[in-house]
Amino acid sequence: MTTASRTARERVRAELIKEITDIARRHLSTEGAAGLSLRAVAREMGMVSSAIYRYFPTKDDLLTALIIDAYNAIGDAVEQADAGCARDDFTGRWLAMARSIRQWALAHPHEYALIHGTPVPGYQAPADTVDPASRDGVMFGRLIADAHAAGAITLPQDTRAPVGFHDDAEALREAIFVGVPDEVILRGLHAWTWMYGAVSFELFGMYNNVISERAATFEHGALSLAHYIGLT
Amino acid sequence: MTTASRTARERVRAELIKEITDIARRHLSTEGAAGLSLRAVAREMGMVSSAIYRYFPTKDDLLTALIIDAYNAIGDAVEQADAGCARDDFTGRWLAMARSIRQWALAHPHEYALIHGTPVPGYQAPADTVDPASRDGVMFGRLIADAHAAGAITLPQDTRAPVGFHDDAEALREAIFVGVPDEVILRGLHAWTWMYGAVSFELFGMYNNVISERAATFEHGALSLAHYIGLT
DNA sequence: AAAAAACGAGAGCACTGCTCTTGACGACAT
DNA sequence: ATGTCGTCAAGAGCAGTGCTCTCGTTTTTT
Repeated sequence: MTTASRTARERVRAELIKEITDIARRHLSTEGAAGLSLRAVAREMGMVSSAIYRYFPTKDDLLTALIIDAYNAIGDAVEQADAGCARDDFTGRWLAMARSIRQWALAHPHEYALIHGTPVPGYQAPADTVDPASRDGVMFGRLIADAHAAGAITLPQDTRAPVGFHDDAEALREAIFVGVPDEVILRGLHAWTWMYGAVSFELFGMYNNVISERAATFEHGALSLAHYIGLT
Repeated sequence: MTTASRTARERVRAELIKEITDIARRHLSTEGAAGLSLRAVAREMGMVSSAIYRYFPTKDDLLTALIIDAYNAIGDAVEQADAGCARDDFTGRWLAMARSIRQWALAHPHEYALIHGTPVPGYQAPADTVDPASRDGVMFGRLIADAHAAGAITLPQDTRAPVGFHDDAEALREAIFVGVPDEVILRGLHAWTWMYGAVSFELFGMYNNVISERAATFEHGALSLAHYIGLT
């Protein structure tokens, strides 16, 4: 199996796969996930509809590819945002991460919806999506761990994480929230939840006729929730 | 126009409409919104597919009916939860509301997804959806207003609502958050956002392999965010 | 009793995801 | 250089969808 000869065919195959996903992503960004049609993609490529099944045996497979790409795009955005901050500016890093996710979502609403919208019934996320899917969360967890290690988090005293959460916290401390107490982890998850909730609310129209100053109120929420977590 | 004579036809029409929406809701709860098919509903009713268009001229109209029903179901749940609390137990009322929404969502996941999931591209929510859609939020706003009027909210000092939000706050104070300062309104909206974010995260699988004690952590979040709002 | 409106049935259009078969082309070892 | 084998595009076809139009029939209105 000479690599060069095999590459001949595999190269055009890889190119076609890329072209398909690119066209599909473009269709996605105009028609939404439901309006994505394999036949339409094939048509635009000058292919007959059946030919496309050589590359994506089912529509779900195409969607999976787009989903993985979207997760990675978010992961990239978050990592880049985090990298642009001073390591010990923990609140700044959190704000930068939150901002980057909101910005990406506003720029790619349909791809965001693909990830954080209604799960397609019957669609089971394949195993190769879970790593890309957790990149942003891992970054956030590391930030909390960094802040806690630096003594930049004062443990909130007005609530206590439920005992049932302790096992979950143990697992999370394993690799992500290293050394972080239960209550702080849980508050971190709540803040994380708020952030995606806010982005989804804004994108899905729940703030229509309620909030017009979207960016500023998002910023306010992120900052006030930083205090909620205990970030000083 | 004798009411009795006109009712003859209109009564069976109303019954058919109810039967259609009931069947549609059942299909929705098993196949999800995407899998809802007018033809399948008609088939189950022993109707020919074209006949159903006499009652719902388009699939979107059927979905709209289901959406309104879902909004009203949430509104009912929240109102009932609130009514079961002592008027001056503000934190308890908030917890009851949050719980009721989570419970309803867990019991009707697909209907919930219809409302808080990906908006269908091209679907424009008709005017008669906005009133049912805002029932839960209005209840929440009234609660905050009640609590503030009773002096049960201590204005948080670590952040200040952005000036751009002031106009929004003014409008919200008009009928819902009567007398509530900007910062408290905004924190209320953030808490509200967290709550729906948490329900969506739980329902859409984002807490898989992260949080197993769902009810307890939700409770913790609701309580800690009550403090975040300033509820004493 | 006559006119108007509402209705169910059926055929049909354009579209979808997906399958199967057929014939051509390219890569491979002999 | 030849024959074999896997890959590929193409086409026809199936079952399903939303939706439209027409045509008798029934019910309501006038």
